[in-house]
Amino acid sequence: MTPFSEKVIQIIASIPAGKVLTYGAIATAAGNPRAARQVVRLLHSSTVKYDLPWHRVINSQGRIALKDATAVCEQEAMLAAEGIHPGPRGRINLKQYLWTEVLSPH
DNA sequence: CTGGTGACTTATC
DNA sequence: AGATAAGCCACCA
Repeated sequence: MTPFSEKVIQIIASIPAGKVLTYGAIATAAGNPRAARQVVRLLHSSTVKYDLPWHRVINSQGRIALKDATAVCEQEAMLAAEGIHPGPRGRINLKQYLWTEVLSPH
């Protein structure tokens, strides 16, 4: 377990319901702006072990990064259940839903 | 060790 | 807005 991993896990675990975070944002907050892919890997791994809100993590486009339409639909449903309503084509308004508390040190 | 791959990102066109 | 390309980094065969 590297410090980066712990931070990523901690950040993801602290995302409040109704908010989302992008892979890049998490990577940056964890100290590695280039580690978006590692965030993905960690998230995928840790989701199985821990109980992380993986559905609140999306890509920089404000879009669900999954490829399987079925899984995307499921994630959309989970987000909707938390008050996040994507646009007509599945686009999420980052300006409104992006969680900035952890990105901007208060 | 080498090469392929990915729930990514940014830059161009 | 959608498609392509290149960059980046850890993990696995």
